Amino acid sequence: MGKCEQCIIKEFNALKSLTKEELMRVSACKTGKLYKKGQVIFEEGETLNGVYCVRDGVCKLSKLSENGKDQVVKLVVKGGLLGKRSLVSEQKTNLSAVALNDMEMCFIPKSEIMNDLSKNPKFTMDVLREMAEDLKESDESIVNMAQKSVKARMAEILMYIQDNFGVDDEGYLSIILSREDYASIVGTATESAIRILSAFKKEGLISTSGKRIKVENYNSLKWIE
Amino acid sequence: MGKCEQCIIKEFNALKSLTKEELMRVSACKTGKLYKKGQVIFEEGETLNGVYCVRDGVCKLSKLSENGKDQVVKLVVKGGLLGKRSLVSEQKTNLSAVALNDMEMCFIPKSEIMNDLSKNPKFTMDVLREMAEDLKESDESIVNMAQKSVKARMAEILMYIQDNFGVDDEGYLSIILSREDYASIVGTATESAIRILSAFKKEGLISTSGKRIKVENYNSLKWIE
DNA sequence: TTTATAATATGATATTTGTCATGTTCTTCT
DNA sequence: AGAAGAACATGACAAATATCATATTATAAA
Repeated sequence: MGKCEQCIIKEFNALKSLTKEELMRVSACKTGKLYKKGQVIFEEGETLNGVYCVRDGVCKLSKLSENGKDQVVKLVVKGGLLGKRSLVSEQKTNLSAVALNDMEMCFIPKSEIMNDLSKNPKFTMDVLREMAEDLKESDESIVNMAQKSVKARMAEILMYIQDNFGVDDEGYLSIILSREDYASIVGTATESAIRILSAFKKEGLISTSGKRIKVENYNSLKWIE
Repeated sequence: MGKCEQCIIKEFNALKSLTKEELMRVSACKTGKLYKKGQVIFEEGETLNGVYCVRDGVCKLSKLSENGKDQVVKLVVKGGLLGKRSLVSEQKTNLSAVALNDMEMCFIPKSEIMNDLSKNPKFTMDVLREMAEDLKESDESIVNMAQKSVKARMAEILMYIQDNFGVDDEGYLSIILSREDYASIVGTATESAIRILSAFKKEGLISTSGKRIKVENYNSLKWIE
């Protein structure tokens, strides 16, 4: 396994603000973990004792609703840091994390990193900044869930994935999700998600190839309401 | 205006972690502000250059949706700190704050407190903890918005207000909101909010006196779906 | 007090979304 | 290759919610 000091992934998250010495210490105690598609990384209610740094792959953070359905709250890709809340709170985690494709992660024990959090203000500020950004995104999500139609939310997530996670060489969204996943991101029934994607396809807004989806008319997606 | 060192309000938020010296400095530069019911404290898109500490009253944090409706994201009462995000980010605020009744607040300029944020790790950690808690609440909100019925959400907000902000001497919720406010918290049309509250009243779950609402059967509210 | 204005209330109806049923098409395993 | 199971698809209907219209009541202003 590589060394944190030289790892380029950390540039995408707060770990970049650790000093070289701190990184070497982290590097010595971190453990590499591999997860297969569909595998649970951690589950709502667990006590996390560290953070995960995503080296490759995508996972969903979700929460079980009282009606028994899972609601996806956030997608995390390469460079993302999972379990930040565990660093500042003794509480159990409120979200579950499940790999959406094969993943490669580094796990850094809380004990090791807590020290840095209290001694390296640059690092702490960076964590704070990330948390603030997450909060902003979550608040936007609340507004979307409350005020937009399922159709508009579906259009939005397609654009979001394209904008934030990119497309492959053929122009298909680089994150591949099941219709069930789309439903649980958008917050609707699986059948409704399927219907809406079918409609988008019929109207030429998207095209598909197997599970892969390509946005064909981004501009029209923007105007769906 | 009182001195921060002696102010009891700060015990409810991260300011409690400032040292006596820091508090004296803050005290010297803070300004007291009064807001009347309905008055705008700040608006989405503004640049905040400080934080507000709520001494008395309640306000709503909301965001304008594309459909023109306001969605309330959070209620803030005595002890709350507004504008935390402005401390860690140069970005404009993503939310508006409006007083729901007469309010008394202290405004602390960013310039003064930024220094503490980088030098006092206890304070920074406390801000971080608050932010983490906000994030957790927002994520829960997403799930509720996405998966629960309007009726269940209305029941929930009534219980939430009772649990978090208490009742007056006659047992009525101590926060008084218009039906329109309820609608924009729950994320529904004003008419729907009115209808649901009427139904709750008819079923004896709540009673009203003018705008005031009393929860009569907390337990049944819990089971609404 | 009267008057104007906003807030609350309720009915009728349209639209959106969920649920159940059923069929088809992919994957995966042997 | 063939069978079994999962994922996808679509129709028919039910339920939830929004919208529009119109009263009624409360509140504030003159």
